[in-house]
Amino acid sequence: MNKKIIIRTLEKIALYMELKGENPFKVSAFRKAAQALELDQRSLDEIEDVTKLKGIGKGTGDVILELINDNKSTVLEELQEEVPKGLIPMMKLQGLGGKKIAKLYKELGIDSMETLKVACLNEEIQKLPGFGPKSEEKILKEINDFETKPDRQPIWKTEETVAFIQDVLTSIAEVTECSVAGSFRRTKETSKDIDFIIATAEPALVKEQLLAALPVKETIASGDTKVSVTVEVLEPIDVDFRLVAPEEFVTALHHFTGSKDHNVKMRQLAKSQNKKISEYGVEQEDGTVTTFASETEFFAHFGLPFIPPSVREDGRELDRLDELPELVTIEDIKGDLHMHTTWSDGANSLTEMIEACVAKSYQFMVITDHSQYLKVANGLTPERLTEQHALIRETNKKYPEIEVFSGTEMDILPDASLDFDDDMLSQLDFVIASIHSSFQQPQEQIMERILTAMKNPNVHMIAHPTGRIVGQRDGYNPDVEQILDWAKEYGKIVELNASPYRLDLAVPYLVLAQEKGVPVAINTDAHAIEGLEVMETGVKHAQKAWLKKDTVVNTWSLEKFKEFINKSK
DNA sequence: GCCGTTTTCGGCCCGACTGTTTTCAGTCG
Repeated sequence: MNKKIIIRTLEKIALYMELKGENPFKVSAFRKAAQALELDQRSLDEIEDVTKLKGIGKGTGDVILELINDNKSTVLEELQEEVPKGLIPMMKLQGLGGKKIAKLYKELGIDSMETLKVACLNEEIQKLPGFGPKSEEKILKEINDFETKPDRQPIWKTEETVAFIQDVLTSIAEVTECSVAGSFRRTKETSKDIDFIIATAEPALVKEQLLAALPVKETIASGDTKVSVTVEVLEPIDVDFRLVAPEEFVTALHHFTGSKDHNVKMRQLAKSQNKKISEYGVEQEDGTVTTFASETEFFAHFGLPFIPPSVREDGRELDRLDELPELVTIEDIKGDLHMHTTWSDGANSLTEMIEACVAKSYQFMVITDHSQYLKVANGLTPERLTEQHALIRETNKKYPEIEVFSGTEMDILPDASLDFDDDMLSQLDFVIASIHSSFQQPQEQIMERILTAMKNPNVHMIAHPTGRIVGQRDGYNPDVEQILDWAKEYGKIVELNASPYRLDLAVPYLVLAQEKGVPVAINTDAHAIEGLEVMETGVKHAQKAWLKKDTVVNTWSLEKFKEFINKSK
């Protein structure tokens, strides 16, 4: 029996119970049991007694045991007999929960999204006690949206909307302080909606100006302290605004940054200290409410170090506090190993890129323009690369504050050969190998291409190892675990491409890379000076995988980096 | 259903908004 199937079965049971109107705490007990299994790194076979896990007791333990032994769950089967299957997808409709759906089923016999739609159109819903014309209208709209609206948007789409809103907010005089919160602040790859916290003494005034300045497509909710709207800057997305008093800003920001699991853990901790956390502050035993000037102070109040938003995910971060000082930060970054210039498809010249890196106080950088195969990107021929190499050496002398290495981002060709011969490669300081073509090849062929690069002693790093675009394409589907094993064997670096489009490798693979002892480089792949800024996103993404400074190549000293790249020579 | 060095019973994170109600249940994050 697969662990994932057990987790999903427990979640399914919770869902069915919700529709049955079971005690909410019982429902959440099943969700917690599923989570306990999921958070445990071990495989099913390695877990001796599941009931030893916190959150799994007799009831949920029996369900798991039955699944392992008999490959079925009597509890689930019984629930499925009582509750029609068609009710499950209805839980995804905003505004409809277990109780309302159960009522619709009981009173009107609605057992699927289709029958629900018909009932709305026939105006049957509004006749039910507890429902009205507005409920009916809202349900109908939700059904239509459900078919068209994407579930989550990738970070590279939301960041434009976030920046737009940030600009609007800073232009409003009555806004004392504001910040994006939610999953975007935690640097999740995708977001369902965008959250903003606004500190102001004049909430009504701010609300009015805000709504006037935004391209609002629809207002979902509009209270005194909470405003929810669908905004269309690039693509429509829901945005929640919370308006709080200036002194409440920090606790509100923490609360709405989440994650939900992180908040639950924090509140439990507060409770154990006889305190109570809410978005408005921390209530002390004597009933007074404490507020804070910064999140650092907030955490310190509970005897905790500052926990970066990027790691506030499943609640386990509170058990890994001793690892926080080792976590890679933007201040640790000493260089960038992947960027382009006007020699290939970059927008800025060699000197412009160097000066931009100097401005960032980097100690080293590598120029890595495309190779000849990528004609659309004006890839360099061996002749042009030789010429550029000489120019980089010459220009480097003018900038004693930074070491500029000469490199290439060389294509691994569809036939598993490399775009430059060893003679050319051996003259360069740093060689990136990457795949930009024939993504559709079967996995064996893709892996053969990668192995060629791995085996070549002149290659230092594999860039964007899966070729994915967040929320858009999966890439070329390599066996990442195998890539990491090869990287370890052949002494190569794997890249964390910091571009919000890529964020490649993804978090679970980065975790694996660190476990296996494979060095990771966080690179911007900048095609212009502004592109260097995505380093920050890359570092936060790395933090989500708990990458330590030591794992990350571009936190190394110049000497250590030099030693690494010269090893093969 | 799960948990517990004050507890084996009585809690389980906490609060806002909506649409329905005439004071609140349901849903959401």
